[in-house]
Amino acid sequence: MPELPEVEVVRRGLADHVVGRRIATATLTGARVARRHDAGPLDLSTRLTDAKVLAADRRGKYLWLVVQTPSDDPRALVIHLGMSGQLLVEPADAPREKHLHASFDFADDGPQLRFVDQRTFGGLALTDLVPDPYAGGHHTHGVPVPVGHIAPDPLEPAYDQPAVVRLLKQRHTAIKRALLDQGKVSGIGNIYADEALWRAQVNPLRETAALTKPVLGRVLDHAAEVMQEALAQGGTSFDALYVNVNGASGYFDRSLNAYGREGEPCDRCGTPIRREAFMNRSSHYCPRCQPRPRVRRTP
DNA sequence: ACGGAAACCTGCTGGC
DNA sequence: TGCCAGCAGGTTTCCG
Repeated sequence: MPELPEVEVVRRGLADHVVGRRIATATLTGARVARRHDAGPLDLSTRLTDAKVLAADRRGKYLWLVVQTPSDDPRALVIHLGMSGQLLVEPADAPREKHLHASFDFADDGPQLRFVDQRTFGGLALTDLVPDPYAGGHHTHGVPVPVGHIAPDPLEPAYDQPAVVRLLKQRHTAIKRALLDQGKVSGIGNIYADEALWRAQVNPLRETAALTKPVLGRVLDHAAEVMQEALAQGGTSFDALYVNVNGASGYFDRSLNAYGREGEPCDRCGTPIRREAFMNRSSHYCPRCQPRPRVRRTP
């Protein structure tokens, strides 16, 4: 469920259905789901027993529950959905999903929280909370240690767009690579990078330092805007892999202009959208509205 | 600093 | 019909 809008849809589901409840038992299936939890899956489930869920928070594509046991300081249950992770709120007697890796029962006997992940690139970890390195934010509990290297996303108060523009101006790298770098600005993945660049009419291979500050600002504005619009539609879902905690799909896929539209006419000029290999994945762009740079220099 | 590729996985599609 | 290459909303790590 990858990018910011889809993760935010999930976060809201957790805020509605999980925050305020007390975990009775956490069941982890297999070691892989907790591979990022240094002390192992057993430690993770032990520490979550009797923990109360205080909040559901997010930065970029990282999601976490602030949890607290009676004797301890609050900690973060960090959840990354990877490429195919899902969080589902379901009755305990609902059929077991094929790729179910974790389930949480609550003291109130309400529905379970389940972590399902087909490709298991996602996972869970319980970590300490540390002060947010980025000032002016709304993360009142701080941020989890593994989120420390993640930059603010365009939809949070700590996001400083002029600072990101200055950063990009200093780098000699392709604009799309920079957009996907979660340490510069977070939450943008392959879909919304392509969509933002299509909207801004900038080729993915253009060098950041060679773009003017106003153009860089526009690209980031479009990234924020397209993710905001996608969120309003419940996110982008091509299939049943990308669903909210109730299993429902979003429908922003209808509004995509570039991503996944190879060969289809550009909505601006009619030229067929092109797909090109980039960073072990694909870029989709209009060869006419987003012409390739003449030169790509690497000093 | 930067680019490229491979690694971690499962499942689906399309071409032959 | 069957097989196999190629591809998928991510991140990390290694190599040159």
